[in-house]
Amino acid sequence: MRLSKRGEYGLRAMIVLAEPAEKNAMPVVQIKEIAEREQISAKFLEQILLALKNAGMLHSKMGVGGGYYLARPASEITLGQIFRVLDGPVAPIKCVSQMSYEPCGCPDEQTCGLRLVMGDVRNAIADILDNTSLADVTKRQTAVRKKLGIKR
Amino acid sequence: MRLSKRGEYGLRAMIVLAEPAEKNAMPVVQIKEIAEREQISAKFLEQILLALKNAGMLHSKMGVGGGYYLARPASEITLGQIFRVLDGPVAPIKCVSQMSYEPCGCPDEQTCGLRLVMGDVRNAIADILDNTSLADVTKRQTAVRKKLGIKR
DNA sequence: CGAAAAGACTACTTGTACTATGGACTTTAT
DNA sequence: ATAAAGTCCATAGTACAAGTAGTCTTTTCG
Repeated sequence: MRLSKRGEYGLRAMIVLAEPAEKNAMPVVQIKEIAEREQISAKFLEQILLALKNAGMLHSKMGVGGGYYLARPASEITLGQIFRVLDGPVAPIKCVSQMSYEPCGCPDEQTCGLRLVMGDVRNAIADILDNTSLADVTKRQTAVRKKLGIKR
Repeated sequence: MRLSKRGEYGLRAMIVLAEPAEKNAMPVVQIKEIAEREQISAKFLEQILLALKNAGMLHSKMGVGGGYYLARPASEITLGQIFRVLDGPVAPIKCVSQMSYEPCGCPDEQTCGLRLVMGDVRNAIADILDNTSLADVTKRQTAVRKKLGIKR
């Protein structure tokens, strides 16, 4: 039940990109900067950001002083959306996926015990991911920082 | 966020093995029977059951009339236990795993937004899997069957 | 006893997905 | 014009998943 590196790095990068928006800072951030801050290979990260861009969640600016920025306000981008672009369906098995259902091959889907439980799991995960926006994450981060007395 | 085939088949098989216990039937079931019922390669299933046996969740009987049976009552075996044997930690990223923690490499673990959210996800999943026993699953299955008016 | 049925164990194969890396090209600010 | 940035495409290496094969051991029963 693992999140891929691709998904992990993508989510991390999106969270970083959500921060300047909060501070009313210049929203454009370069790949290189994100890569350094999060310890990610810049080349690999590039592919990931590109995928997110093609999915319409990021915009970019080319040339000197260019970089990436969120296509919509941080409060309107959920972790679930990002996750699905990079890692595919949230559901542990295909037959309980809401967004991209496929039969799983069990003898009787209606009464399959595993399916019933995995349906619960998929709902639990989706509940969290689809109801947490990037803005929620940065808010939570700063709350923790304040509590610990860290400035930054 | 996918369950492996290994995990899927293993959970399916354990659910099958939990059924005769419920009906006070002879508890020993052969690989071949499970494989046919659930449409799984018998050879592959064999490996999986072996792993579960070595983990102490199954016992087996060799020779003619042999097969597998649960090592403990179905009410005392949780899906979480089975899952961990076959697919490893429940947590989406290592740094939020309770059972087998490892640092993930983010700059500051305490204030990492991704980590906070993934911690919630891991807890949601673990809550379900660790609080659902095989007996719970078979109970739920028969409840659905009754509701739908299926005998079997 | 010995043959057949069952599990135990080990090794190998095959495919595919993850995790990158490299290089050529395009756009833009100065 | 040049350098800094993103874009796009190809490919390599690795690891792991999923499945196959074969041999050995134990047990029952005729």
